[in-house]
Amino acid sequence: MEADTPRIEEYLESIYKLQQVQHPVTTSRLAEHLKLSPPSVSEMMKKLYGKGLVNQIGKGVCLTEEGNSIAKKVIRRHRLSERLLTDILGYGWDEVHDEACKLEHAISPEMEARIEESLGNPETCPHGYPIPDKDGVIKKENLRPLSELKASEKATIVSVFEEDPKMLQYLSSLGMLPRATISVEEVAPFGGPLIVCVSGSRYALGREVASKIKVR
Amino acid sequence: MEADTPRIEEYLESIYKLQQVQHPVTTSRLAEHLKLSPPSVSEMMKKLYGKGLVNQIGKGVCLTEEGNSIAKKVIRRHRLSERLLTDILGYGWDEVHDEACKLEHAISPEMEARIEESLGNPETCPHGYPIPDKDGVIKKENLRPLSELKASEKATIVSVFEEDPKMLQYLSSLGMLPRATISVEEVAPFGGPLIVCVSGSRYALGREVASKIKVR
DNA sequence: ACAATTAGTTAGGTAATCCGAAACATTTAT
DNA sequence: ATAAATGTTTCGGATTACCTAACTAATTGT
Ligand SMILES: [Mn+2]
Ligand SMILES: [Mn+2]
Ligand SMILES: [Mn+2]
Ligand SMILES: [Mn+2]
Repeated sequence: MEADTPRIEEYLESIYKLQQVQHPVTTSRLAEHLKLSPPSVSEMMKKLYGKGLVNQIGKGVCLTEEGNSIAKKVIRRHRLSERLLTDILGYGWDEVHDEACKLEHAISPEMEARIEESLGNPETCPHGYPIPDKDGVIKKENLRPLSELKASEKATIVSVFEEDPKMLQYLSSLGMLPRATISVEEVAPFGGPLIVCVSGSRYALGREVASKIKVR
Repeated sequence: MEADTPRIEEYLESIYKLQQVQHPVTTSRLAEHLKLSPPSVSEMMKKLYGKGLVNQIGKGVCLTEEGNSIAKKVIRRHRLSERLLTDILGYGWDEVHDEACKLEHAISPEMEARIEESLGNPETCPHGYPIPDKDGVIKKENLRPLSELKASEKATIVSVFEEDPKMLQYLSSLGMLPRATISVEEVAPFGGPLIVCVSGSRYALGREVASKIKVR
């Protein structure tokens, strides 16, 4: 209906992302994620509500059908941009998030289609997340966080939920990339770290980090 | 010094482009090119003057040293974007201008360098214009407009100064692309059309169009 | 229960861009 | 010399998207 601005796209994208973790998304988490003041977010939430893009659930907010649909379009462009950056321009997976976050607002539907085709219809972004198809359909798979594996379990890394370049660099330096095979050697009790084995080497991983790594 | 917004970049880019044709650039031509109202342009010119990016020459305006330098950076990103679109994503030269005009504001210095490298350090955009190097240096060549050739002269097309997709489509359908060899068969008097020969076929070309085609 | 902390909203502002209407200025054509 | 056309700027107004300070509501520790 309405013309969505890049900023609205950016808010919807963030809400979508935060929803994966914590359902009704709060003002403060959004403000934190977008690096804006709470009042700015509060104000924008009212606008999004007025446009029918979010519903107010208690104190928080969640995407409506339409908000979700727009968010998925933005995410499609984001993930295709990331792939363009890694596959064609030679970026590392730790360097693409911020660039893609700007690019995604400068990509026309035509360009979106061409990127997809030129890349050979990739299924996921460099972090293992599925790229929504042009109708917004996402292949969802039931994945477990690495942090829930028991000792001696083996699995394949599917995705890494992380935007921080330093963390991504660290993980790839350990070989913990999508498709890598990982096995859990030990699980320390009381929320302690996991001892995991990746391509022959053993590492200790905090639960926090491990929970962001999804495996199959 | 100051943070230049995408809009300022866009104005400087337009001024640069219009300067090639008509030296002190007037409010109305700028408004026309940018598709904005004259008051908007008038206001922005005051701001650019305040920032030391343009000088006021009589009724019009022209870029200062600094304004020129910024414009060239924008144009570098624009032309690199165009090449990315044609060489990697398979766009036609008639489809890239508007896309590049958005992309150019979403490209970091890092990405700029990577595009250049991935494309094999291209010298020109798809329309034959030189891509400024990272220090803003442009290889300038002394070119003649096709409209000034005399009958029976032969030349090579270097660049086509045109943004209109329809016109570009038309020209490429005649094979009038950069690097094509063209010969002038006849020049009608009193500003009439030229009869030219490109790859074996003869066409009549208006002076207006011919003046936008630069040859060597 | 009550003060301290945390979270969210209201109020009031600012900066960047754009617009239309109207006032000026400058040309150009009677 | 005048009137008409053309181009430019001034003015007032709108929109979007931020912010800080202050206030309110909800939670939490003692
Ligand atoms: Mn983004
Ligand atoms: Mn990703
Ligand atoms: Mn542009
Ligand atoms: Mn070009």
